Amino acid sequence: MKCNAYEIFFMNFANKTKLDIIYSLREGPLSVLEIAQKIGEEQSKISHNLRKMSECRLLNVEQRGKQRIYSLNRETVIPMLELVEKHVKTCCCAGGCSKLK
Amino acid sequence: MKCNAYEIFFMNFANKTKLDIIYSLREGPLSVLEIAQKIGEEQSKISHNLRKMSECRLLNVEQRGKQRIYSLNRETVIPMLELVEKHVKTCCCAGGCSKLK
DNA sequence: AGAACATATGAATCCGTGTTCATATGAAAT
DNA sequence: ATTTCATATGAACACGGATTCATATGTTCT
Repeated sequence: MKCNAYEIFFMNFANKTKLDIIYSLREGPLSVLEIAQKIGEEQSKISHNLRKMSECRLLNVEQRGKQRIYSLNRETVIPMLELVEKHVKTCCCAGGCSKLK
Repeated sequence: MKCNAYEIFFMNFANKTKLDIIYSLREGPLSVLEIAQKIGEEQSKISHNLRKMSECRLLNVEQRGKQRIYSLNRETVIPMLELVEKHVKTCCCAGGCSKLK
């Protein structure tokens, strides 16, 4: 397919694993394993997702010994989360848009 | 599946048709056919997308005669677009995140 | 009521993303 | 150099959203 930058951008928020990753990093940087443990998912799954998210600059990476430390691009991600949280709270019956199907 | 409100929210931005719809409505409300013509897609395709987007309150609907007039929930959508545009401009090499794959 | 227009809906299919599992790469320590 | 730890990568598969096509619903007008 030929995704433009905007589609790719939003795709990096539009799934549970990626959102879990974002929230796990909200309080500060973590290594891959730390993220995986924190949200209870496999390392490989996390790695694949981290890749796309940092390709799109939603995340920053930094090597520290054997580990890679990932952190949020807070300038973009935090305002984004605030927007969604506000929207969901005010527009979506306090907790859930009607489920698709 | 069991999508939470946040996933659903972002899914409603994360595809070309939906983004096209959003941009077609940026300057003002339109009917279904007007949207379809403006972006060159089938009516049915547009309708399906409009449904999900308004379920999630990204769009407002209003009946006017035979037509249904759709408009942006500007309070949420406009700031969202500004965020992405800024991000893509500053972080993604002026035009494109590295393509997935 | 019937015709014409506008939109929505259902079901089937297509297609792509996300996951999985196995394995490769890389980095530090012994 | 080899072992161990940490992460990335590749390929195959599965699942689910998006599209398509046909048809239903709804609205207005005559």
